[in-house]
Order: sequence, then C-alpha cells, then structure tokens
Amino acid sequence: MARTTREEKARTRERLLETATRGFRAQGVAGTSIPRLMEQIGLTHGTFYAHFESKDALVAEAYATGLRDGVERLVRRAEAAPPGQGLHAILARYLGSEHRDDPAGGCVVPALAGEVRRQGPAARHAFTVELRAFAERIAPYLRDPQDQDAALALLSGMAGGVLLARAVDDPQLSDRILEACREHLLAAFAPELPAHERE
Amino acid sequence: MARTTREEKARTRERLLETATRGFRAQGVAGTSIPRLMEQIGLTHGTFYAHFESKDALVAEAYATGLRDGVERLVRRAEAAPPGQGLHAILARYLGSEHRDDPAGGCVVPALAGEVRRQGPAARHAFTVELRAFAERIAPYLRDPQDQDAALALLSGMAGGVLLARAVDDPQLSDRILEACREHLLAAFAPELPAHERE
DNA sequence: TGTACATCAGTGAACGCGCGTTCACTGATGTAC
DNA sequence: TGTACATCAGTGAACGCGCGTTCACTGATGTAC
Repeated sequence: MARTTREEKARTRERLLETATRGFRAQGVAGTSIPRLMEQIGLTHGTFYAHFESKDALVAEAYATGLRDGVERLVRRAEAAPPGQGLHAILARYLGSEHRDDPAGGCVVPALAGEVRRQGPAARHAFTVELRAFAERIAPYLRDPQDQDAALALLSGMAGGVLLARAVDDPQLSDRILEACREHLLAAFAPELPAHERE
Repeated sequence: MARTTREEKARTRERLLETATRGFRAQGVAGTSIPRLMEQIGLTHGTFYAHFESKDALVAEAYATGLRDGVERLVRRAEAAPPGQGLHAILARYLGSEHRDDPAGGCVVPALAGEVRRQGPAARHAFTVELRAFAERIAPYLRDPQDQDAALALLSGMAGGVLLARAVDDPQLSDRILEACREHLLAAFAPELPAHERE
C-alpha cells in the first residue's frame, strides 16, 4: 500500500488514537508499544511518525481525548437521570462492576493517574486541564454546586474506589469497596431529597 | 568479590528489597530494571537470582513488606496523637505535601495500586492481604470502629487524594486536592469530639 | 477534461539500546573429621 | 584447634527479545496548467 487519501489518513490517526487510549488504560503506557499498536490497526510501525511526533506526543493526546470523552459520557448519564438523581447515576456507573471490569474502556483517571507523573510535561498538563474540567462538570450534581473543593474530594473518592477495587484479587472485597464508596459518597455529597423521592 | 558470609547475604537481600520498593514506588515496576537495581546496591546483576527466583517474586515481596511497613508507621503516628485525634494525625500525614512529594518513601497504595492488576498472582495476593490489614488497623480511629465499610471508603479517599495530587502539574490545585480530601474525610469519619477539644 | 509532475501515506529493513535471565567461573566461607 | 573439601555469594560475558526511532523507497493521490 502506498499513499492514501487525506480522509483515509485522518481516519488512520483517529483509529490509532482510539487504540492507543485503550491500550494505555489496559496495559499502561510502558506496556503499550508502538509496533504492537500499529499492528493492531493493521499498518506497519514505520508510518506511526507520519501521525505523531513521538510516543510522548501520542500519550499526551490520548490522555486529553480519553479523559474528555469519559467525562462527557458520564455527564450524559447524569443529565438523563431524574432530577436530583444525577450523582446517584454517576456513582452507580463509575463505582459499578462494569466499569471496574473494563479498564480499557473506562475512565482514564483510575487507570492512568499513577503514571502521569512519569510522562512528559505535555501529558501531565493535558491531564491537569481535563481533571479540572471533570470537577467543574460534576459539581452541578453535588449538594452545593458551588463547592469546588467538594467536587475534588468526590473525584478523589471515585478514583480511589475504582483503583482499589481493580487492584485486589478477592471479588467479594472488590464488590465491598465499590459499594462502600458509593454509599459513602452519596451520603456525603448528594443533594437532600424530600423523603418521598428517596429510593 | 567471591562468596560472603550468611549474615552478609541476608543484609544484601534486605538492601535489595528496600531499594526495590523505593524504585517501584518512584518509577513503577516496569520502569525499575534488575540490572539498575543491582548497580544501585553496588553488585553485579548476575547475583540477583541468588536472592529471588524472578522479578515477579521480588515484586510480590516488595509489595508486601512495603505496604506492611507503611501501615505500621502510619498507625504509630495515630497512637502517638492525643485521644480522639488519631484520624486527624493519620490524614495530616497521609494527605500532606511531604507524603505527596516523596512517592519513593511513601505509601505503596497510591504509588502502585494501578499496576497491581498487571503483576503476577503472588503480587496481587500480597497486596490484597495487606490492604485488608490496612483497613483493620485504621478502623479503630473511625467514629464507628466496627464499620469496616467506612474504613474501606476512607482508604479509597486517602489513596485517591494522593493519586490525584501527585498527578496534576499545578501545585495550587494539588494543594487544594489534599486539603479538600483531608477536610472531607475528617468530617465524614472522625469521632465526634466535645466542642472544647476541637481545634 | 487531460496530462505532467510533486507530494506524501504507508512499507519494511535497520539502528542502538536495555531488558530479564542463564551460566561457567572464582575464591572466601562453612563444615566434617 | 588444624586441615581438607564442599558449598555457594558474587562476577561478568552472553542469550534472545522487543523497544523507540530513522530512512530510502513505492506508488497512489493531489495539483497546476
């Protein structure tokens, strides 16, 4: 195969980015090699550098788009929930077994936050910008939507819960961690509801 | 250098393990190579296999001892605190800037939990056992010392807070994350104090 | 619209490098008498 | 306590492997006239 169309190239880049975020989340950045990535999308590794300047550049962009997409998907769930139930919907998804069992398709934060420190400055910055956005997008579903500190504490609890639930090798303990975090964070941050509207 | 004494060998193993936990926490498991580890303790890489069967075996033991030591040090702080202030002491240390800025010497959980999933079964199991112990050792300092689920939610919040505070590239945001988590977790889990004993 | 040429997406061999692990060897330590 | 020998902690060269990146090349796409 020689040169392809501009549209084809854009699609290749898109596929590369998508495959990369999934790989990074599942296997870590160090565990995801460019040759294997290119093989996965059915191309030879040499062409990687027609799309990204370096692995670092790919990592930075994968962090940014991966996080952004994840936040959007989560917020859409909150919007679809009945009034006052937004946070409940967020926590049910985020601290749920489906999310825990699918690191490749899940949120970038619990999957990659531990590695951010070891990436280049571009990747760290992208992560920071998107994490701040995450806090802002989620704040409207808190008891006090103005309380950015509460949003940060909530985010920490969400990420920490998924992190630990994925790390342990005992499924029962893992389920308990998820449930404990869900209940605690809901009690601490959900808006007060009239008694008859509580589930 | 040829054969050394049994005592010397035990000390070598100790130094190797200590250097390894620090390396793993700071650079990750994949980022810490055996040749470099051996060089750090002043030996040639060939002798590694006189001490551990494989890198995996080293990882498992490093997880276990690193976690155990970290929990003990933390609990000693809580014991040294005035009555009713144990959790305050724990959170001040754990969600403090000194801990954030010293991953190599800090808690294994925020530093390595994200990688546990990708290690061998022995390492995963060691982590699980020690995490459970962590929850049990910390529970006595909670409002309800019997509530193991509260201890798990607390642990998640602590690990998540350090994880995020280390990941972001903005020192102000990082400080805010630590403080927000400290305040939130204290309010949620600390025992009630008579008004005149509150700080 | 048709032709000539420049561009460049993708190819595949090659680079230097460090990884985890093995192994024949050295010589001081440990042990049996 | 002294001697002879077995043990084994540490050495250093070597292994096969996959990494990130480079580069001369191919031939279809894009463009200028």
